[in-house]
Amino acid sequence: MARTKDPAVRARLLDRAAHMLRTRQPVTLRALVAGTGVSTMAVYTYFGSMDGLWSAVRQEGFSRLAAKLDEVPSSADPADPADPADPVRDLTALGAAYVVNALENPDLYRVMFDAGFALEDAGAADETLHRLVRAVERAKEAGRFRADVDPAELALQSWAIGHGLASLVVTGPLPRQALDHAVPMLTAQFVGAGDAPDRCRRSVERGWEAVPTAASAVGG
Amino acid sequence: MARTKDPAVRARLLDRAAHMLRTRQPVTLRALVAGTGVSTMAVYTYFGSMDGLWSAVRQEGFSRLAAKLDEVPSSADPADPADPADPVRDLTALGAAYVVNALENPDLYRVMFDAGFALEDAGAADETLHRLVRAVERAKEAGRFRADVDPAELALQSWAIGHGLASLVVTGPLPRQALDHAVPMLTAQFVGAGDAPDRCRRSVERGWEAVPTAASAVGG
DNA sequence: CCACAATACATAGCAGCGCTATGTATTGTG
DNA sequence: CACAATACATAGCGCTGCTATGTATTGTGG
Repeated sequence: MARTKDPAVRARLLDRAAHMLRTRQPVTLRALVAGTGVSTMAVYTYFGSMDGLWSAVRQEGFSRLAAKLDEVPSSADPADPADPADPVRDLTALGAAYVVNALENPDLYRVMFDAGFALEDAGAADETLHRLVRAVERAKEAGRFRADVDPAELALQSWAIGHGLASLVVTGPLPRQALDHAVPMLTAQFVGAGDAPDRCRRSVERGWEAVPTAASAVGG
Repeated sequence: MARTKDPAVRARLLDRAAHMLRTRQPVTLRALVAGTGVSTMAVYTYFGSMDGLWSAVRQEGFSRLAAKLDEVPSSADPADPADPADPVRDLTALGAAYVVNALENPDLYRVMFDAGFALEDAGAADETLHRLVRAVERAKEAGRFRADVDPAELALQSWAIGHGLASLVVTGPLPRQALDHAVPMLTAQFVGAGDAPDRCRRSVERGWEAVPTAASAVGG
């Protein structure tokens, strides 16, 4: 028995915030609403505060990452019989997609891991991690890793490698080319988990190349 | 033929900024100078702007990290003959010290890797990395790694592992215990560089324990 | 030794920030 | 259809980083 919120306004504010982040404009309350026709109060109606807005932006970052990871083709159900399932390649491809996403949305990526702002949905990061866990489980089922390998642990370690490199590149200390270190690093990690060295290297290299611009955009 | 700057004022402002960061008080211009007896202008005399102050704080963070790494005992000149040189252990100890430093100064660590603020001395991060490079070189000379291993590359990869874990812990997504993943991760990395698996595991475990509170503080 | 000039530093005020108290317009519901 | 609950606009508060202006200090050439 009252006026209802318009989801389009919320989405427009969120999109504009992401756009301002991408175009490196300072995301201030007044600048944010200036282009939308609504007043500053709208931000408080939909997000409660600027911190609430940032929480929503973080959430948006994880959503886009999840969408990016979903684009990665899995070889679990190979369309081409000549292209057999290779879960280690899939696992690497997920890592490559993760890194590419960070490179394509550096400002959003920084906000995602900016401490001090709680996430709207605390399980968003866990959900991202779980995609890696499932890939590790498939690799175990395929006999690529030792039986005593804990999928959650190996997934977390792969995440740490991807995030470490992505973070150092996105925040400045390392050049883009440094992302290529993911290939030998993931290979060492997977060999340590029991995969055969030569076969592992081939899988990782193919997984890295499977993500568009993972191998090439690094040169730009 | 003019009044000279007092280095003590600069140091006091810098210390106070680090202290406010540690005690989680918002570091604003007015709050910063409030406790020092000087006016807001002093910040502009010594740092030019608040961004200049942040640059100096970043520098301070790298200085403290460098001091922390210098405290790590090297087995290059073993005091105890019963404790022979073990450069792989030394390399791990540097990684442990890096991670412990991040854990002990989380706010300073975040500022260090906060993009948008240039460093006063851009070579500060390189200098930190170079300590790792030298440790890798010693390990190569001791025959622990393959001859084709590039010390700079392996050092960078070790850094990425340490930073990845430290960053995910410091910014929230992972609990402190996750830092222990550094042990299997570094082991896999060093084995991939040619070290013998069993020997490597022992060296890494001893290196990890060599840094006070690296193995224990994780439990807190 | 001293007058000068260059510099450090204090004071006060500006524009912009996030936020909120207040008033108005809108809209679902009994 | 009248009411009440809610979205939203407007204006202003206290804060921010910053700077224009004035004053006090100090190293230096004569």
